[in-house]
Amino acid sequence: MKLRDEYTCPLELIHDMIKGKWKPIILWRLRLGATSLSKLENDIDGITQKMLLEHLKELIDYGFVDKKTFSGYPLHVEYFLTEDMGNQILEALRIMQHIGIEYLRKNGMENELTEKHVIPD
Amino acid sequence: MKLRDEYTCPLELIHDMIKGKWKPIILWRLRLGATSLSKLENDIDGITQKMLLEHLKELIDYGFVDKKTFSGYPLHVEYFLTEDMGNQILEALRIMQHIGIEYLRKNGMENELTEKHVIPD
DNA sequence: CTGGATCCCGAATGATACTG
DNA sequence: CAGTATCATTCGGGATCCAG
Repeated sequence: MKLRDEYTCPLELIHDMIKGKWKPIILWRLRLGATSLSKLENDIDGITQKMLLEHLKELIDYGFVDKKTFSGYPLHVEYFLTEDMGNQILEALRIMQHIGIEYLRKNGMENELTEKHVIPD
Repeated sequence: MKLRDEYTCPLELIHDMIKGKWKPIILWRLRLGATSLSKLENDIDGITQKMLLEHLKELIDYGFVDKKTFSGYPLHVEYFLTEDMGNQILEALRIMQHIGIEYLRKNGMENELTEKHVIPD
């Protein structure tokens, strides 16, 4: 998931930073608070540890996510959204979530909606 | 750019609908008003007519964009954002644009910013 | 030993060039 | 413009390595 050398506008840059099969859902899950790699792996259906690590690494590089390593036993690492970029991008994702829910409603797919889709205030 | 059969949450669905190298910038350009294929091709740096058509077709299928054909001479077609989904997704893109501009500022790349990047009120 | 992180490689998908 | 070929990128499996 390399960034381009040149972008026509900043919007494209950010879009590239959060694109990929798993990035949006990782960020979305992270809105609920800091958590460990293994918890993320459990919460995000279908993802493998490897994909998770790859995408987390990029999100960290770009500044949306940060991690804290607790030394001791057992080894523990926590991933969380950054104050600035992390929380800002959440706003954009919230809008997308909203559009998505409306879209499913209009197309008679409300049944696809479960509790885990609901936007918390 | 196929959609998946299943999504964990609506957000992912929408993200998939606007992913692709050219879709964000097409929507972004369309915020300025309805326009023709050739004008879009001119305004969007580096895009080919083929890519433009392919991506516009998808955006129309999903409901972000619509087109109106004016019969008569010369034949004229206009593409524009839909009232509902088109304008809603713009809000998300505006946030990304905002984050992108800040990002470039912080990293001393203000020079990358030209007038065409500015967000109109 | 456990949880976290990286590497290699084939398969699938996207972007672009080329052609009629 | 549509169809196809080609090239680049991403996805995902599995082995492997590192650190407490």
